[in-house]
Amino acid sequence: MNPTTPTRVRDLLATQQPVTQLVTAQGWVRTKRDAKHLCFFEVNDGSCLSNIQVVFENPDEPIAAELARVQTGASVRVTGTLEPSPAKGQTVEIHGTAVEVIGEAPADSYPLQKKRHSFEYLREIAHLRPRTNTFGAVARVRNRLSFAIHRFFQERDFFYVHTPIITASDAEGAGELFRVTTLPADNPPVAEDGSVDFRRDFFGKPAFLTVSGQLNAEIYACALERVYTFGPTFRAENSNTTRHLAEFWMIEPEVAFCDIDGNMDLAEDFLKFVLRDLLSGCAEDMAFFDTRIQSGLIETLQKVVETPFRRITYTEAVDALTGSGRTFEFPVSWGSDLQSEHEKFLTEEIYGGPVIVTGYPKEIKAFYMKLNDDGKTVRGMDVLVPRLGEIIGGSEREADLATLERRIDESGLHREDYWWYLDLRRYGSVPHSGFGLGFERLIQYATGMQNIRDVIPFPRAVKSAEF
RNA sequence: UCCCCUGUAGCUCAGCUGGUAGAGCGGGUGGCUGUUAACCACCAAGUCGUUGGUUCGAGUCCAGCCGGGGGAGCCA
Repeated sequence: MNPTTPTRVRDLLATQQPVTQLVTAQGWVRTKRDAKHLCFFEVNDGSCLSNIQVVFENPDEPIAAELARVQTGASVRVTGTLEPSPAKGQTVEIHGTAVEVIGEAPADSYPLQKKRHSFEYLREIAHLRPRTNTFGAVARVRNRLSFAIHRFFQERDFFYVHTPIITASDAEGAGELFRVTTLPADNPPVAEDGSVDFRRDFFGKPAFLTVSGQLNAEIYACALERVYTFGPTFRAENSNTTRHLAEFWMIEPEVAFCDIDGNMDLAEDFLKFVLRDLLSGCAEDMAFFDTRIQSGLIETLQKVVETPFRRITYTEAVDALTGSGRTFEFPVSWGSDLQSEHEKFLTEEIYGGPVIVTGYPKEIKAFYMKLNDDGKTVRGMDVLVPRLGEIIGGSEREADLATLERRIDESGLHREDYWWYLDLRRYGSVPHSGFGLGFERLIQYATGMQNIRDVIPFPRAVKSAEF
């Protein structure tokens, strides 16, 4: 290691048999402990959870003066010899010969102290929270999962498709939309009937931020066979929960020549692949979540990776719930949607792990889901997990033109809004399936983090868009 | 949008049935030749979210507003 080129902390700590050599590290000071002739401080550079400990022994005057400026939060560059540590807590440490404070962090005003802070407080200082153990770990896990997702699909010959962020089709019914406009909010042009004249807006018609890339992904699936999207998604719902955001990231694979069973296989393989990759690739961070955030997390995920997911129909789910003897706040009956308490009971009490539910009544699911032969249920599927409930929602898509047209009518939608979507069934239609996975919910599940606002760097939610 | 909880030093909180504030941690100073949630001693620090009301007197009771958290619905 070249002393003039800083080495990342992760690599310093990974040094198995440290020879006495000169190294340079740089990062932010996490903690400092002083004695009369000794000074210990720990530096973290985000490359891993652990810090590198630095020791200065009997520093002479210019160094002692600089060490006085080394405080929690300061950025520093330190050079010294990398040596085995005589004390417990670390295998190697830097015996400092030079230290430079690059940027001070005055202790009387720096918001991060060397103690535990509540997540609520850290949310208010989102510009500094990645410098904490938890949020550093979340950031690394998020990165690892992102990469694993791409690797999973790329290794299976899926093509990454970029679906639009701005959409003019407001008609999908997947929730409230954010409007995109260049019209002046205080004095928009008005049409003859008194309504806002969107013909004079940027796109010549109303436009919104996307709530799903699915319909666009279907277009490319019906040409490239296997595609996926991975991008931001927006919902203007006034929902204030620990698992909803106004801006979140969604993964949406779409596969031609694939039925609902293939879809379930894909979803299960997908979750197992990325979780397995995470457990091996972020072992240190995952151990942290296991001990500090959710006890037993690793064991739970290990079991998920090794055990086949339970697959049941909606009808079987209803029977299991009604036959459980448990009384629910919302009564269970065939035809009504499963409530949170029902999903939790299924995953946590009855099956003790992920469950895939299929065959929902058509009335409670979207128009594009393929109608079963019974005429009553559709080939939708939800992957439910303990604690969070629905983590994946998907379906085999209706591939029959006449049936799809009828379902659009029944749903109170307009065929003309879906002319291009219907064309996919008009020309070379194929059975195809796909699903949507909320990325932040996956991170919640994988880390045990309770609040979705703590697994995205800059959360966007109702009345909340700071940073 | 609905329901519940909450807002007191930098942070986390205590403050009972109303009598103008306290702890731990953090910070400062001093001590300690190996610390690692460091330790020991001392010190500083709060117009008790905000507006109004009840009262001789309000952190404590009441109302509105603002902020934070949890649950439900919607969903990913």
